[in-house]
Amino acid sequence: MAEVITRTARGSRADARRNRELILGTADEYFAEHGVGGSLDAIAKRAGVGPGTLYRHFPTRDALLAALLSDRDDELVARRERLRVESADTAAALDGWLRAVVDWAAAFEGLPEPLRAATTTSASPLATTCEGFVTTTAEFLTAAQRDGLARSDVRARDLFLAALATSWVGGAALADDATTTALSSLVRAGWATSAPLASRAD
Amino acid sequence: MAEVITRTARGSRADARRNRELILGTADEYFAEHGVGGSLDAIAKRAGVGPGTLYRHFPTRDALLAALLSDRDDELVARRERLRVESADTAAALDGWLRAVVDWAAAFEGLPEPLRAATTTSASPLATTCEGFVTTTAEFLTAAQRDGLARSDVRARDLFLAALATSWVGGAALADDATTTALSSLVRAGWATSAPLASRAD
Amino acid sequence: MAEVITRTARGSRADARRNRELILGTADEYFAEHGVGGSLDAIAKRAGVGPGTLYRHFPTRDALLAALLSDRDDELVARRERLRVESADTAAALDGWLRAVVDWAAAFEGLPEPLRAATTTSASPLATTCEGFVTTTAEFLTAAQRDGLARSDVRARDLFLAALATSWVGGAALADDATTTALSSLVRAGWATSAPLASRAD
Amino acid sequence: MAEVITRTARGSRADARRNRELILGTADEYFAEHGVGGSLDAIAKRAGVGPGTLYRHFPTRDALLAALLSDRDDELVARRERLRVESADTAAALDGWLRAVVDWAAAFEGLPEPLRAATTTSASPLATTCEGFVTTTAEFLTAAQRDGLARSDVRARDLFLAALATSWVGGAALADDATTTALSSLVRAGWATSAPLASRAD
DNA sequence: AATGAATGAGTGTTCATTCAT
DNA sequence: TATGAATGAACACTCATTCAT
Repeated sequence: MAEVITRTARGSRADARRNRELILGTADEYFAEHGVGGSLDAIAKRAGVGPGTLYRHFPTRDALLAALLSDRDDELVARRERLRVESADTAAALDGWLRAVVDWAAAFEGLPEPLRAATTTSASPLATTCEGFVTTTAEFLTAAQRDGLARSDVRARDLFLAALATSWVGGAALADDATTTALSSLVRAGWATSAPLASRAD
Repeated sequence: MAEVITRTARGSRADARRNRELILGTADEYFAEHGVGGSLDAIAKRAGVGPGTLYRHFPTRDALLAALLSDRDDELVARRERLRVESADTAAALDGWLRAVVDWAAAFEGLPEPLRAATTTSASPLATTCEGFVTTTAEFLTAAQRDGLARSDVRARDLFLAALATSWVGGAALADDATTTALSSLVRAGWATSAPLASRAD
Repeated sequence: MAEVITRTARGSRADARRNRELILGTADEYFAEHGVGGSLDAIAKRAGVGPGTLYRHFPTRDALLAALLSDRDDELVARRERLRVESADTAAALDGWLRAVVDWAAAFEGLPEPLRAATTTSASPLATTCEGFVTTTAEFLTAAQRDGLARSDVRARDLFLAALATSWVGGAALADDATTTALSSLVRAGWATSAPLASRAD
Repeated sequence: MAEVITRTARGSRADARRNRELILGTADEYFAEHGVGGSLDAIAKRAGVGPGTLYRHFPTRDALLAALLSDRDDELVARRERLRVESADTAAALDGWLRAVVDWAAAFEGLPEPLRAATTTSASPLATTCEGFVTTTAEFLTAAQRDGLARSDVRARDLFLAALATSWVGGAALADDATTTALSSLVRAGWATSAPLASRAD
């Protein structure tokens, strides 16, 4: 009989995990279609679960968002590693990383907004996510600064926010790629020293 | 008799104008408290007019916002003129102008968002407002470029959007002035050439 | 000076009449597009007059409707006369008249409703209009009854209402002409005696 | 254990069903007072539920109406059965049925209108209701036609619409029973053949 | 006589969140 | 642990009607 209970418990847990994944998958789809402001009820309905279930797994919209983004972390970690080994220099690496952040924050329409809020006020599940990004940015930035390729008075947090802001400017219609690119370049020109140009001339 | 007619005409309009000003004042207050997403009905109620009256004057949230901002235009025009005559050089003028835009867009929480949308899609009363700003930015930028103080591949529209984005990063709590300042400096470093430093040395 | 005043007065009256016609023409157009439930404000706006002006001329939607219909009376009177002289017999005349009423009530979407209300409750400017129609119907009916072509227990008012109801069934989409025709025939079979069939056999 | 589950299931549903019945009862009352155009919000308020609850159960005014009418279906089915066995002949049965439809459609002021719309355009929960009625009408009509008591060129759909129209003529004030009766008789005379008169003479 | 600004109750609908089952 | 019914405040927007000018 204990076995039965255990089996049931295990079953329940599997069910819960299955539901979690189900919700996550549906939310990914739904947010991609309707932006991060989409109705949570609608997500629950599409996933075939009750709103209460969604709420139990993700008590907050931000919590759901954070879980969603953490699933995409793998890609970003891979990209980070690639940048580390493949970049021509540490400036190129930092630049590549910031552009990756811009793309990442453009995953869903309206995503930059909660990310900014989390970075600023830090009372959200997304704060942890953002912190990780700032840390990585700091690593790239420090390396570039050590090589004299980045100005020393630039802070990692500001660069992260600049990337977020660049993504925000793109807005819903990412059609205007030119603007996004232009801003990314502007930001790069903002943190880079003139030194590398000289060294490139060599 | 002409006077009578005038008086009558003025009278009729005075009533409407009084209401218009009343609504505008209330909206200013309300948006300052609740951000640009605040309830229009609530504004009407607080102003002591029916929702229809508000709607008659400002058929759209954006229309109300545009009217609100146009009231502030005067300050900005004044600032522009001051920058033209008082700035050390055209680079300082452009920098000052962009910082003015950043402040201006921070008037209400959430204001950067509709401004960005208007800049991008141009089907809103705010679009005109934004266009005016882009034009002024272009004037400052062109002057700086002529003096070799700004990179030639930078566009006015992107600088305006960068200012908007800087304001957006500040978010509701403008408490974090440091971040805003840092981003403004980053943007300046982004468009400025190194030349001026050299020329300054002259 | 008296002359001036008179001229002014005359001018005013001409203005008023012109406005009346203007409103009437616009309302005809607008009701044709949006049905009789269309916005009176919209009509005033399209006519280029204030809502107060419309209201002064036509204090009620029904008053406007009645004026509109009275303009169409001429057509109907003409049709009535034609029916009187051209019909094969008094039964054909009555039938023709009722079908004319059906068409007339289909002038605007939703028109049958206020007509029915006016016929029933008689406290509307449309009541007079309807009474005229009932009277004409009575004339045709009496003639047909005298010739033994219409059942004697049928009342003119009921025939008028039946015509209205037939028009109502057609509703907005008069596409379903078949239904309207079928109902008209049903009604005819309802009031006609079998006698005419016999006489036709001759 | 099955009992427990059942009880739970029933319990959960009982709550919803109780509300459903509550809303239905209130709507019945309210529509009887104010006609089918009455405010849905007001119904929710009077029922003591939130507007969302009403909306959950009945997403459309027509859906609510359909549910309301389906509750009355039972009476009508009973009446149909009685007509089948008790009528003197198939003509009397058809006549009785059509009068029953007239009464049924007079349940609320303004009800004939959505019914007609549903019959014509068929994109509403009421369409199903109407279809059922047309089908029953067809059964009675076919029987009468087989007995030579109804004209063969009459269609069931038109008879149903004629009944609706008769009900519509009655309008809000069912006071004018005479008119309703007169129209019902007119319609009957419209579809009935003269044959029965002959057979009656036997 | 005309204007048009003002009114304000009223509409259907949405949705994050709670909680009884 | 899951369900999904219930909540109810909130939203933008309309329009017949009045009335000061």
